[in-house]
Amino acid sequence: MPELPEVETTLRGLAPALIGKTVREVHIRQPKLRWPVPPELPALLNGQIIRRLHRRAKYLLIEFDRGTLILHLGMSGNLRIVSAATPLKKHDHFDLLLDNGTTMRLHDPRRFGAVLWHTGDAATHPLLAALGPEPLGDEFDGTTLYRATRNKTAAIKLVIMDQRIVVGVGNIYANEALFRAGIRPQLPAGKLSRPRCTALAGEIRATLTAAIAKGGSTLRDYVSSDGSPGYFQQEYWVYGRAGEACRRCGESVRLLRLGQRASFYCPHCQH
DNA sequence: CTTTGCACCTGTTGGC
DNA sequence: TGCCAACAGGTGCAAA
Repeated sequence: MPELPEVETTLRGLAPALIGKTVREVHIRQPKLRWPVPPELPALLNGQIIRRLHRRAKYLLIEFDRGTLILHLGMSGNLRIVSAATPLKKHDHFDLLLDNGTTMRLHDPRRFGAVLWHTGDAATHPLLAALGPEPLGDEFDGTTLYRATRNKTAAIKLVIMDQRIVVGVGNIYANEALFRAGIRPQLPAGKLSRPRCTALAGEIRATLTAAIAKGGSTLRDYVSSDGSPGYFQQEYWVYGRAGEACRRCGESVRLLRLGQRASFYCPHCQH
């Protein structure tokens, strides 16, 4: 479920509920996530104060004095703040109990998510060290994208989803940004002109920013005992609309498969 | 080194 | 209604 905007929304929802709180208990109900949840987490975290929260790509980083808890929501995960009395649901794998009686609860049916620990600077963790620039940061722009795509024959959609080129662009927003930039997903990356790279980098940024803004508007419901934590349904230009009329020109939206992922485009609006 | 496809899971959907 | 295959928004890693 979570693409970068959902992770960012989760971060913003969690931060005020977590920062400054002391961990009272840690419950690992299902240690078999993408990687084993470190069994020493309770000993490491009990009594520790949550200092700061960060996001790097789609990783959520919860910083303590002695290290960083690294969380990933995978394909189906979510994190919610619930009261201590909230009954457990199936796939509630991990709880962080706080000193004010609330709990941060990880729910992840498919278990592609992760709960890891790293001592010291989180940026040095093997999973984070090789990541490319943040799409919303200053280091990603048309020039970056232009340089990164030279001599690449791979489809542009695969390239913008490559975490070494730019992080956090998942399947939905890759499709949407390419539509908005007027670029077909299967176009060999190396064939993109510099102006088209500039346009695409801008649309990646704009698409993600707009989705975060949408998510932010539902944040007031974030800390609740039931219901979905502010996941937002928005209208897509092409994603999931194979065979339907293009919202811009009416042409039938096409579906193709790139790197085993469904890819959508309008043959009239994208070239 | 780069590029490709698999693997990890459960839940939902659509065709027969 | 039941059954089964296909697919799902992520992404690291082994294999080529």
